[in-house]
Formats: sequence, C-alpha cells, structure tokens
Amino acid sequence: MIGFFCYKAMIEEHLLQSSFEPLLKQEIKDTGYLKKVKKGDHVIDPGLNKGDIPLVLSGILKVYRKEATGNEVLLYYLEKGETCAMSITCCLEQKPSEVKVIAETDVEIWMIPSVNLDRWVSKYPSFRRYVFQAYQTRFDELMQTIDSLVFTNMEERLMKYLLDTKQATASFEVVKTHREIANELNTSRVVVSRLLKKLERENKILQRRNCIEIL
Amino acid sequence: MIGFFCYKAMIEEHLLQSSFEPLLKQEIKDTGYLKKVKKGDHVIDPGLNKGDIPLVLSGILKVYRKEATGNEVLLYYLEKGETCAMSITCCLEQKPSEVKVIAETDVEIWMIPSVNLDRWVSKYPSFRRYVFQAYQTRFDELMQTIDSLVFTNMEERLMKYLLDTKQATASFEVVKTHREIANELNTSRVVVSRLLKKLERENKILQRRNCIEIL
DNA sequence: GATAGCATGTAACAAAAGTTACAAGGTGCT
DNA sequence: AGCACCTTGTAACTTTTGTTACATGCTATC
Repeated sequence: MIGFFCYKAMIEEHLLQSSFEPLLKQEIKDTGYLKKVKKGDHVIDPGLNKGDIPLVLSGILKVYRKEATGNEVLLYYLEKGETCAMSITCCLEQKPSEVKVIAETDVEIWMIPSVNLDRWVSKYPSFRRYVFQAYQTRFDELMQTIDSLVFTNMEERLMKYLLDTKQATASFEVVKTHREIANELNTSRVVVSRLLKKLERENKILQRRNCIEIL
Repeated sequence: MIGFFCYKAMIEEHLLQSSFEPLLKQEIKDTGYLKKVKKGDHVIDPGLNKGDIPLVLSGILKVYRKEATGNEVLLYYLEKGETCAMSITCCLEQKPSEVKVIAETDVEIWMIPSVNLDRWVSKYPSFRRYVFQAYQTRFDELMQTIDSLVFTNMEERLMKYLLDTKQATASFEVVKTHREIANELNTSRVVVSRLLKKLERENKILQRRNCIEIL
C-alpha cells in the first residue's frame, strides 16, 4: 500500500505542474497505471501494439528506427513529461508501431489506456494542446534528424549525437562505448573511434574508457 | 459567378467522398476558400505562417526540407485529399513552418481557416480521425525517408525517388532533368548521371532528354 | 594472478560519393 | 544559319566512409 500511495503521489506531483484541467487530472490518475521499465528493456516494439500510451514520469527513453536486417538508428530521446507521438497515432489508427522504444535508464511511465484518448481529445482543450504539441515536438526532432542525415557528415552527426545525449542525461559525460555509439548512428566502430580521436585532438572532447567528456 | 459555382461543386464532390459529417461538410464549404497555385510556386515557406490549412483538391504538392545554405531535400508528395500535417501543428502552436511546400503541378487547394481547427477537432469525430490519420501518414512517410537516408546508398535512394515520383504523377515517365533530380536528393548532377546510366545499363530505366521511363 | 573477453587505437585497403573539367549533341531564338 | 544555353556523358581525381586485420591494455571472474 505504501508503494501505491507513492505512485499516486508521483503522478499527482507531475500532473500538478501541467496545464491539465482538474477533471482530466483526476481521470488520468484513476484510469492510468504505473509501469516500471529496467534500463535496456523495451517499452514498445515494432509490430507489437500494446494499446496504451506512455507518459514519462522519470528516466529517459530512446526512440529508434529499426530495419529488417537488424540495423538501427536513434531518432530522439523522450524525457520527463513527454509522450510518444507515434504511440498515439498507432493507437488511434490501430496500426503496429513504426518505431522501437527502449529505456536508456531505469524508467517510470504512467500508462494511459488508449480507450480514453479520443474522448479526452474531444473533451479537454488542454489535452488537445498537449497531444498536438507532442506532435509538433516530434516533427521538429525528426526534421533535425533528417537535417543531420542529409546535410552533414559523420563527424558533425557524431558531435550532435554527443551533445543531444549530454543534454538528455543532464550530465557532462556520455557513458557509452564506441561500439554502442556506432550502433546508434548506424556506422562502424572503427569510424567512430577514428572521429572521436580527431575530436579529442581538436580539444572538443576528452576520452576515458566507456566514457566521453564533452568540453 | 460560374467560376464560383464550379469551385463549390468541386469541393462538394470531394467532400461527398469523405467520411465527414454533413454539418462539418457544410462548415468546410462555408468557411474555406479556393486557392489556385501555378506549377513551381510556393504554398508554404519556412518562417512564413499563413495560418490556413491546405486541403489538396487537384494536383501534386512537394514537401521539402530546406537548409540555411540553400541545400534542400524532398520529403514526400501530397496528393488529392491529403493535407499538410506540418501546417496543422504550425497553426495550432503558432510556430513558423519547418518545411517548404511547392506545387509540382498546377494545383487547386481548399484552404481551411485555422480558427476553426480546434473547435472542429473537438466537435467532429470524423475530423479527429482525419487529422490523426494525416499525422500517421506523414510519420510513415518521414520514417521511409529516414530509412532511405540511413540504410540505403544513393543508387537505391534514386530508384525509390523515381518510383515515388512515378506513383505521385500516375505516369510511366518522370519528366525531370538530372540536375533537378540531383537537387531533390541533395547530391550532385554528375552522381545522378552516373547512377542513371548504370540503371539504364541494368535495364531498369530508359532515358530520353528531360525524361526517364521506368521499366 | 591467469585468462578470457571487451574497449580502444591504428594501418592498409576498398567502395561510395563528391568535384572539376571538358566534350558532344539538342533546343530555342534571332 | 549562327549563337547561346541547356542537357547528358565521361574521365580523372579527392574526400569520406566502410572493412579487415591486428595490437595493446583494461576488467571481471574464476
């Protein structure tokens, strides 16, 4: 029971900061449920449509695009207060998800049953704003991803990746191996090592084992 | 007056085929207006927020991403019955557009004043479905664009581009110069000529001046 | 503290994409 | 016809990215 009250307090604290109407806040608290996901575990898998919409309470989610052959590429991070726009469209259209969502850290998510979605969008102006703003933010992120893919070389993509990751984790360091970074950028480990060495020589970063410090 | 009735008939014909409620159809007819755009002209410009949402009645729109330095890349085409999801988020969030929309052919668009958006989303289930489906479709297209950028080489991107363009124009031929294609893929003319020659040797296409036939 | 496995550095090479330069042929205009 | 301009083809070269191979050193585990 203590745990139960803790969760309710957590979602309450979160919702208090939002612009949601009191009635909507109550509905979110009453119909949602808490989901804890361990670092590295899947939240959504392509093709697997769980039907509920995640609202991040704590931790960081990575949103990926994955190819049939196993290659993948990081699209963006989701942080506290954010939601997965892809899930919303998937739920409303009953379509399997196009993306893969993995917990970058241990994560706590408030899951909102998708049955309520359409009604809430209709009933609550604040929820409409929230949903459309989520779309806007995701489009912006995807545009940035596309910019980075089309208009810049691997070195710039890598630097943007480091800065984004630093931002998402609110830390000075990026705690990842060259291999992990290579996977997230869909390139090879050797290329990442080569470019990181170059960035280090240019005094833009500092490398330690499993860890990159951004200067 | 004849022209006026023609337009009303055209939008009516279009709406009849849609799943919109009679009342919504009436509102769309009453509050919208027709916009004709000549081939090559801009419909939306980045930074320029006209505030109305386009509904394509006839013709094809190209949606681009443009860089500060002038480089650009084609994201996808919009066809009859479709709308620009970017415009919707831009209007609702009062944010300048992230993309550039150009008429690929002469185009007729029914412009919907954005003042009505929020109310219609709230009031009409069919409009909610329409808007969310528009988002879904655009996300899918962007995912395909990203796949093509991350996971395939220029030859495959070029072939996909030709097939997409063929599909959009509902024609056997792609009536474009190598230079135009290079611009839409953000590469150089020489690279496009080289790869098209290769595709021709492999009997996948047939080239004439200003025109590529897909086999 | 031996050892297996992982992380990083680097050389050497291959493939893909971009750049520069020029030639040949078509098109439209005067 | 003559001319300017556009389109396409291609050679030669550079740069970027990807691949293979191997060396070195760290770390965890037994």
